[in-house]
Amino acid sequence: MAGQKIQRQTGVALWRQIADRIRTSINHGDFDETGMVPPETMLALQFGVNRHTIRSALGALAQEGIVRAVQGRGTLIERKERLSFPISKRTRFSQGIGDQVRETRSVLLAASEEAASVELARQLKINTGTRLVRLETLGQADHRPVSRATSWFPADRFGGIADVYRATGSITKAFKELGVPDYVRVVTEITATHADEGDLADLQLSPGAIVLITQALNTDLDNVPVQYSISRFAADRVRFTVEN
Amino acid sequence: MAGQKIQRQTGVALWRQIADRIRTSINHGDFDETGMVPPETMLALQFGVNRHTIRSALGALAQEGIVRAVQGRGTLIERKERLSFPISKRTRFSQGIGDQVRETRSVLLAASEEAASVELARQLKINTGTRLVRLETLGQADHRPVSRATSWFPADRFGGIADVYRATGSITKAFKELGVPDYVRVVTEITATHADEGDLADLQLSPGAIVLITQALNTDLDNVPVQYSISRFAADRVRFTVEN
DNA sequence: CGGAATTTGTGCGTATGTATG
DNA sequence: ACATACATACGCACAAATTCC
Repeated sequence: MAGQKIQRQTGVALWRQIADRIRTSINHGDFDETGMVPPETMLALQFGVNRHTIRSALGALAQEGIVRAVQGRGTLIERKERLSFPISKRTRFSQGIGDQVRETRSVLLAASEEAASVELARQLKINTGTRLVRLETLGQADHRPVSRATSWFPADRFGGIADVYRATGSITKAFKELGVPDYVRVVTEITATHADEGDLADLQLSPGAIVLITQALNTDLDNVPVQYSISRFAADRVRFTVEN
Repeated sequence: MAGQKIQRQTGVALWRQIADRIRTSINHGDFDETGMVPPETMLALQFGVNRHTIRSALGALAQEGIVRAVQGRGTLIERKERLSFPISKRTRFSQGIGDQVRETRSVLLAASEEAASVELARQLKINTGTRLVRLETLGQADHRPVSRATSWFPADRFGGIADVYRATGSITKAFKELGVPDYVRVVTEITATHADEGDLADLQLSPGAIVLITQALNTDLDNVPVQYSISRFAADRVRFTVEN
């Protein structure tokens, strides 16, 4: 984190730029030897700002639960982690990261039914206006939110999927109960953007945080689309891995 | 773009948050029918801010060359793009996006030689301390910077790759000249973070902007690692596509 | 062509947020 | 905690350019 310059008058406050950089450094393991952030005076010198500004930045990180300031000792690092998500034909939420955490859970936030928009119809290869079941879910690892997803399923085949999902907490198991023993990921699109209001709430992020977005299509073994989903991951908690 | 809420007092100025959202909407094609951004008064109403604030946001986008305001008429959209990068066994910079832009170019920023670190040795399956050639490159599409990459090659096989790359402007062609007719992408890791100082300069971004990072290993057809690279993409200009 | 409506451009005063010392 | 300087955001008013009837 040597000599990084901070930009003034760009619409992003100095304390936030600095908070973001310190968060990145922590995730990168730059302070692993001591388990602490450098003293405020040293950070102020490094970034070329007043100590007040550093305190604002550390205050924001403390609010996120990433660091904890202790008078007389310093600012301790509370948490750093980045889950690795494999993206492949067999992409599932819990399976790929099962060995990295103690517990994975998926919670149903909302369920509704709607008519397929032009875009959804194109993705799921159905007619516009076809009835779809829409599920809003939250993925957690060790009780910390990792991703929020919106998924659409053709209502004629999967009308009752909300109830089954609520009971099992798993898309894979819900599909099995509804006569789809297996399914495969056909294509995944990955983009990144700033967290929106819903991300801040559901994923417990702070404004300016980054979300990685995947848009994915799953089909059954007969190549018939069964699920289209848009997932939003807290970018500083995950990494995607593509095996070719 | 209906009813998106803007966050106050978060260290990110309202005009910057709004500029980012409008840029996203433009890239998403929300204003394609008219080719124009909605009037300032309407945007002010939608975002719940003063018209001056909207003007600051549009001013920033005008500075980026994305929109152009014309008195009496409105604010015209000058450019919108999000290049789609396929990630597969045959991932190359120019090939996948060739049909989306008029011109792709790759520029050599710097070249040097260094000893393999523990991490690089692990990735390239060589001994720590083995000599490596390191290339810093900048990928451009239609004269706009899209990605910056650092690549490492075993120096014993590819000692002269810097000169060949400078001449051809292509890794693929450089490999061919150096006796590697073909190579494949083994694994790609994808993360996202805030732009650092180098990103701001090379990719012409503003602070708070997002970069998508890929870490990738390429091998020759005998499964011998030939290149390890870390690339940083301007997140609002690209999209990754994984085909399974 | 006239004139109203629409839309961007500009100025000023004020309140609050950010950053320094 | 206090004083200072500048950036951000608001509200109001009016000017200038374009469009449309």
